[in-house]
Amino acid sequence: MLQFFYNLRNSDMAKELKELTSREENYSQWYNDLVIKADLAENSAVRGCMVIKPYGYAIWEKMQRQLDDMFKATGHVNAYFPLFIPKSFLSKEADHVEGFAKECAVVTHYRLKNDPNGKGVVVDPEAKLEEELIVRPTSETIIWNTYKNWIQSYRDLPILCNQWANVVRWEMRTRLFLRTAEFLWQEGHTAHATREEALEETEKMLNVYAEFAEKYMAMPVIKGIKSANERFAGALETYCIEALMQDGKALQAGTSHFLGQNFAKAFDVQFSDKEGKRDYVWATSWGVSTRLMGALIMSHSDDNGLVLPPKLAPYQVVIVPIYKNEEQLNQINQKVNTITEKLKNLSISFKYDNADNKKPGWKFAEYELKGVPVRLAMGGRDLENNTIEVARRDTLEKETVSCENIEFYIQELLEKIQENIYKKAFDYRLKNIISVDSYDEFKEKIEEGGFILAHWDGTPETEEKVKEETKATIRCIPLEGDKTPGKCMVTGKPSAQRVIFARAY
RNA sequence: CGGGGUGUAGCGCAGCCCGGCUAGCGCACCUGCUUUGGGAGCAGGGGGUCCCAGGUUCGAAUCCUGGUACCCCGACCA
Repeated sequence: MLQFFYNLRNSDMAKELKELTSREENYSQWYNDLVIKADLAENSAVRGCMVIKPYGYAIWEKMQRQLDDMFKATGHVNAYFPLFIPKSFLSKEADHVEGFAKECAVVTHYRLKNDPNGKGVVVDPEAKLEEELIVRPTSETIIWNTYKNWIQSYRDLPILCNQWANVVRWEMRTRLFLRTAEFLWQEGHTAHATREEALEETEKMLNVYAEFAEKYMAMPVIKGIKSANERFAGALETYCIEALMQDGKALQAGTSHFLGQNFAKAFDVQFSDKEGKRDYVWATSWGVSTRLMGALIMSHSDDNGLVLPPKLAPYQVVIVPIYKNEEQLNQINQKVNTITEKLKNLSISFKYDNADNKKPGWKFAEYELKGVPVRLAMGGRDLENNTIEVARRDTLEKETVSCENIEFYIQELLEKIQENIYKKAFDYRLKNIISVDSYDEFKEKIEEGGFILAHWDGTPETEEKVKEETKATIRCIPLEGDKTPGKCMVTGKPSAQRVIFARAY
């Protein structure tokens, strides 16, 4: 456990620490260290911001590409809006400003000058902006200010735009990928002529997210609706997908908001319908962020490091040669080349690591830490027998197989791994969803983590009480599953259906 | 913003309480030889504004004052 915490391979201190620290007690440290050691990201010199390293970014790029394809397939196009938002825009939608005001970075000046006292540079007090600019925490306001100019008639609708961008939220406390001051995301912003169409869009995009999470990230999610307390600032309804991490805490993995006419009214965006009648347009917004990286890491990783689903791994296969001399390495190189050619033909991505400054054992450990789904090792024995050693990351099983048709064997294995890690995550979640009927039982079970299905009377007061007493919140009101009514576990008042409670990130 | 901790080589740390020799250890790096089927061994070598500023002192990584950065716990968080 925690073995990749320490550089000190034979250090007594490392051993002691290992014994003292259990993963359950120190999951956040474990997570943090995993992110850094697996070469995904590191803390930057800027407060609360992170540097995403090439290996981590490669995963994000794969996510981006896949999501982008799915957006295009549902009729969306990409656009880009400014990083800066005039302060006045933000105050136009009352709930929205209240939700974000506490965490905004503000630009007040546009120039520096040399310090008169000779100590570097200072902000030039004469370069104060007339109106401060906010670094976007989300782009609803600037986008709706723009949409106003794009929309006159029902013929201009719908507008189905997505933006890939960075946003800044000055959170009190940050954590790599899960909550950084600056993060990367996509935000879709759509405008529609009718309420029904906007609602349909909201649900459609939620389904896109759920499909992405389950098919590509191999992460099971629960689709649901947020309670009023957890709803997006400015939305009428927030749909979400909720995932369960291995430490029993919930993570909101994506949201899709039905904004009603709130932003259209705030920014006066009206259109003429077929009859020439004027009405405000209906809006949605939806987004997922680099937080998904955190979700991916926490869903599948084990104590040997990261476990990546083949569909998102920067390379699906790593090949390690084991050789005694240069001549043997040359032979292995040749043999491996014939295999990599076949992998290329099947679009299987790979890395051949024949660097001579690391021993095979080191490489094995390294690529396990990085979560590469399949490892191939070829040595002298294999050359003689026309075989290769195949090791899978998810189960850590090794076997020696013939080089004949190895490419199809690997192709099939990658699919198996993708399925297996989904199943593992699914089984874990299944084991950690329970129903409770009394508040006492709830208080007991919440300590063990996991999703708890319980009846709730639908009031913010009850939710607030539960939060204060147990730190658990309503993650969502599930869209699917058991819909039988009952009685609120706290107040005994009628409840339409069970909702999901959990402690969350 | 409250409580605690840490800043010493690329990384991880010791030294600080009780001031003093040339600031040390492990990993990494460079050179050479031997190794290579689960994080190699030996020998030699390079690399430091000891977070910053000021103070005390013959002398400061070490003591004092102020600042700053990061981490952890809490509060906050669509």
